[in-house]
Amino acid sequence: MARIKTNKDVTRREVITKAAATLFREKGYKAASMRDLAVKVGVEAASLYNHIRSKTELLHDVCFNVANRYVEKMHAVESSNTTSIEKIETLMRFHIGQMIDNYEEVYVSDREWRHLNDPYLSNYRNQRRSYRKRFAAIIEEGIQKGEIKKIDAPTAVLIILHAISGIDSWHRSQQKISAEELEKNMVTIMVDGLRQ
Amino acid sequence: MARIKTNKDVTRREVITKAAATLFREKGYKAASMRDLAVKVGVEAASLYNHIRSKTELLHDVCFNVANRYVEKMHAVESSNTTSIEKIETLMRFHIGQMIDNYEEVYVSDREWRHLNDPYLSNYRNQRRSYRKRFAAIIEEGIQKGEIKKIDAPTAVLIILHAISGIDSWHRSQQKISAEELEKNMVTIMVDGLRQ
DNA sequence: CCTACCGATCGGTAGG
DNA sequence: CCTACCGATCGGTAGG
Repeated sequence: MARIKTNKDVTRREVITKAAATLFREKGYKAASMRDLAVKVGVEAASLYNHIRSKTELLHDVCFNVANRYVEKMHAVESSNTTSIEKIETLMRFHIGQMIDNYEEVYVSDREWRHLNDPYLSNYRNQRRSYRKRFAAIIEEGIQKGEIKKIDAPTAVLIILHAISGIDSWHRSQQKISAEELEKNMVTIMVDGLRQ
Repeated sequence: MARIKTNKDVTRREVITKAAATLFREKGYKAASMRDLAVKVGVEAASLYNHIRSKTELLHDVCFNVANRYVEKMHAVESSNTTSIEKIETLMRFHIGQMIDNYEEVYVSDREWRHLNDPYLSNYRNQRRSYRKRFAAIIEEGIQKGEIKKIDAPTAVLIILHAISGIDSWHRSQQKISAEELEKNMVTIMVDGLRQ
């Protein structure tokens, strides 16, 4: 009798994927074992394979879930009728929000993607490169219009993206300031650094 | 007959440590095997253990070599008779220079240190925390003196440090702009973002 | 979802 | 510096 996927299968798989994201963040992809994951989910290691195909598939799911959200947001921002500075600010706030609300997955997609296998590895790299180019194009446009000071746009993108991904340190630390304050501070420093 | 350490032993060990830094950067600490390292050095895996005690010792050496250089520089900067902005700019240029001249080791110390074992793990964490606090104190002083705009100093440190460690993307990419240009651009964006 | 188990690979040691 | 090899652990499969 053919197996039919029910809603419960989907949910179970999502639970496993979410647990995997946390585990990969805690230990790193390579150091995280399927036995670790099984303990976290509350089953034997072999049982995981009724819901997933492989360890690498879990990493794949986490990475592309995040990447797809970013691409979607980029599309929305590009279509919006706003200034370049406003576009950059919107993207920055989105990145910061994702980092705070969706910490485990975003962290893993940012730091562990290199353990993907081809063709997903090249695919991910391409998506990443494309995203950064589109981000740089927005900055470039701002420079043309005189909104943003004359700087190397790809460098600015690098700075912005990496500065935000650094929130993980804040996330793990004492969290002396609130998420809103953190966001405000980051946007202030970075946007003022760009502004003409 | 007791074995006496010759200069050649030291050199051999340095060769292995350097190769390890490159390998750890390429594959990540956990994914890098001692057999990979042996191939890189040109010996059998077992032979490595005539020069080193363990894999973790290699990671330890890389991480603390880098950390010690930073602590030294911080001390020099603190003792210098300069403005806060100048101190920050000096530290930024130092970080960028280290990232460019000493890429493999700096990258590994920044991304793979969590695979250290205690007591070295706690030790490294403490050094890191202390370094950031001293960096934040410089910014704080600049705020008091009115050189720097009123922002959360620890957040600014996070941004600066992570933005610079993002140079690895530039390092691996096409390198369209030169190292000097990159440095100039980074300093411009970040320092202007801080300046009152 | 579990028991039982496989082949591969790992860090490291013994002994020369 | 090498050959030979060890115990542990890994991702994953067979079969129920």
